[in-house]
Amino acid sequence: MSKAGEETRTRILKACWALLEQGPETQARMSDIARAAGVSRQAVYLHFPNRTELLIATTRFIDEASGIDDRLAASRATTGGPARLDAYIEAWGNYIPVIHGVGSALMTMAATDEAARTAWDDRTAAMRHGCDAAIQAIARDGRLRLGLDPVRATDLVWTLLSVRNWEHLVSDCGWAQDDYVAEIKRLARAAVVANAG
Amino acid sequence: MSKAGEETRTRILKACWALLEQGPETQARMSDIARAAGVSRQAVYLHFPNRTELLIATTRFIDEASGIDDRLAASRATTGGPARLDAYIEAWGNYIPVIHGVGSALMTMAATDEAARTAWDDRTAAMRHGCDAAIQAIARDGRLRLGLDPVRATDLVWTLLSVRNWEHLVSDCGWAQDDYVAEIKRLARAAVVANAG
DNA sequence: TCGTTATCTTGACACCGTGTCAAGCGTGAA
DNA sequence: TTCACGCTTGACACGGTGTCAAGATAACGA
Repeated sequence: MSKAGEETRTRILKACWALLEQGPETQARMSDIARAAGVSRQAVYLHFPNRTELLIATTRFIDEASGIDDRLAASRATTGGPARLDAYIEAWGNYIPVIHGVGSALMTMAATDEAARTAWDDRTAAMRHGCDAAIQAIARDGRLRLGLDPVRATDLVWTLLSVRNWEHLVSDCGWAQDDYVAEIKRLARAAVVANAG
Repeated sequence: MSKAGEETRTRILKACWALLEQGPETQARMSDIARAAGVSRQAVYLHFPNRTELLIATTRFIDEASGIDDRLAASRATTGGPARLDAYIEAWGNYIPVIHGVGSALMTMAATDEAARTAWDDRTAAMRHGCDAAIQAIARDGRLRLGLDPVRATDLVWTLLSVRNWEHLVSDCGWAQDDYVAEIKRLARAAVVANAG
């Protein structure tokens, strides 16, 4: 792809990102995205085979633009199981507002579109691995709640950290982002750490 | 509406319910629902103005068929704040699998349809009132976690009890319904009750 | 018994959003 | 100058929702 072509591609991705960030009120049909990018509707199809793939590409674009992989990896360096759980929650919890728009759109498509479902499942599975790593660290420290299966513990933390819960608390209930992160940390500790407090 | 008309209406509602219960794999377009009800597609439109209203009517139908109002009301009779919270979680948590299908469909529509969004918000708001009542009871007992705002407490319990969290744990993680209820009770207590245990 | 009315069917159609196709246009590089 | 590439323009098919008009059927009352 030439330089011009690459530029158009990123213009489309940025337009898509911007539109989806404005919330569910703002429509993001292919024609809306094209207009926002200052490009014809067909030009979008020259770069992305369909709407689902455009959304997926947008998530990848956002991932790279915000360096989330590094941030999540950094959180894994924290020593001490419970502290590491905190670090992971902070890293991921503060990333949710960034990908929320496109994530929301992808989850909606997932209801009808198989590819969208797979793509979103992959993302949440990756996030789950981070939860699992934190749980393993806690288990190694002997701090896992008595009688709690590690898989169950991962399930719990993974659920607490879901995008939907962020939506509930921040978008619907109007919580400040910091309060959200703090409370999820507290809850996650209460859920899986022995003698949490 | 005559007796025959009423019968057709409930046949449609039951067909809609049955289809949506089969999960997101099974399509539930207007024509699918009509076929399942043994009725023409247009007959559906004679009873319900559009798909959204049909879904809303289906939730009401399920509500009545399963007497959820009574069950929720009964849970309010429990004395003692924390015990009452448990009772409410048990009542609502065990109702989620019943309305999950249609709720899921309604949430999907909510992305594009204003009426669907309003209807679903109303439902969750009603559920929230139950959470609030339980929190009030806990506060009266002086058992609310120190420094926790009652509204925040309601937000938390309401979030924990969301349909999405049930989906996550039961549908996605494969938890047994009883385990789900037990764990949410534990988490809710840890979230809002002082000296929870 | 006949006509009326309510209920449902049949088939056609408009609308919207997605995705496809073909022809043409402009620009920059060989 | 010519060619190739990236984009535009305008048309179209398809599927799902919702609308409309013309009948069929059966119950009900006079």
